[in-house]
Amino acid sequence: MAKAQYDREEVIDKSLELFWRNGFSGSSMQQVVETTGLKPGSIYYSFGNKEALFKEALDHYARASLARIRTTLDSAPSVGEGLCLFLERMAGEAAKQEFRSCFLVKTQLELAADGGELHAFAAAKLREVEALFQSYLEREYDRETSRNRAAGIMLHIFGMRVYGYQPNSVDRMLRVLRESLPWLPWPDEP
Amino acid sequence: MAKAQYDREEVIDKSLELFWRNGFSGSSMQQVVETTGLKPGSIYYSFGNKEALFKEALDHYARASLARIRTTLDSAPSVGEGLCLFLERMAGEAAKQEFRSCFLVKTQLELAADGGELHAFAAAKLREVEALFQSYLEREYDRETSRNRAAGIMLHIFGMRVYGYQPNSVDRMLRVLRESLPWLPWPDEP
DNA sequence: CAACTTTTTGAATGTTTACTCAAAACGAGG
DNA sequence: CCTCGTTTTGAGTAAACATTCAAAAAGTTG
Repeated sequence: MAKAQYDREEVIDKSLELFWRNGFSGSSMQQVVETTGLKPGSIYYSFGNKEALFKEALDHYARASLARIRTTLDSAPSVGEGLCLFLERMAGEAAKQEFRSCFLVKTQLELAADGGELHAFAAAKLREVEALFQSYLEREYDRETSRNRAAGIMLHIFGMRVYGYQPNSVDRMLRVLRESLPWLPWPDEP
Repeated sequence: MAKAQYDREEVIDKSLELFWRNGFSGSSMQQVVETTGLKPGSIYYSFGNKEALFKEALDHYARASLARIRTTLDSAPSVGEGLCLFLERMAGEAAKQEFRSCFLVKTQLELAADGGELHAFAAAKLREVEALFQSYLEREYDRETSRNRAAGIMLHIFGMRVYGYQPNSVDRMLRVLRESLPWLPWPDEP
């Protein structure tokens, strides 16, 4: 077989699903073998080791997240309205049963102690997300204001990613968003 | 030996340190044996198993957290000023090198997938913390306002617990706090 | 279709995992 | 000081862990 028989993207997707759910230490390569259907040898042949596969999953996730932010903000009538939509949607998702927080945030917290490469990678990706928010905000505000407000958005995203596990959290989160980010053009309440 | 030879509190403290740093899956009972100095048999004799020991560590941590909140808010001239002090102190800690986030938050995120007893326990403790904030706020605001503002505080705590890993985050976090929680009596900036 | 390189296979590697248990050591009560 | 329930010991267990490898299989190329 001179060409791979499986779809590399699909394997990463399935691994991402597993790692996202159970974390790095909580996932075993045996589980990767089971969920991807590949044999151990194949996985190690094409990905190297557990850490490298995890990193590819992280990268995949980060790319998708950045793309989603861009899509939402680009298709909104204004940056502010796009951000409102994005945050409201996130609050709704965070309360769902199968909600799994953010893969980058989970990795950041899980691997903070060893300070290894994966932790640094996740931190860098989170910084990319923040920079993306800042660049959109700079269309409407000066650099310093944009920087601070991007930080505020990140902090609220982190907060919602954790707070979402509490029951009946959606309404409360939406209220907090309106009160804590008053500079955003929130739609009138029904 | 009719009475235990070691200090139970001390063993839990050392286990807490380990679990806090590395998480549940990331910590091994071998490491517990090494850091506590107890033999495997002794640990299992007095704590049952890994999960039970972890739960005791969680409980220990939660108790200390609640006590710290009470101490800070009771000794402040007003609830609002106490909260400002508490949040500012947390922002400062979150940026320190050896910062390890919040043990309850880490556990909440790590064990969300299996939805087991430990996850429920951590969630319940976080709810206790929120209820404590709410009860203090009710001294100055009505019940509904207090409930929402307590949620806002929790969300900001969660956010800071994650955002703290970014470099140079203290100043930015302090600014976000002032802008996002404008109802608190922040001291004038120098 | 043969020669060659890439990919797959799956059993086997040695290590680490959580946890157990029978026997020994011990302190306290009579 | 002897007896009895409690605690400690640490070697030992079986399962799970990440990873490897020589051999087989399969696509590509001339």
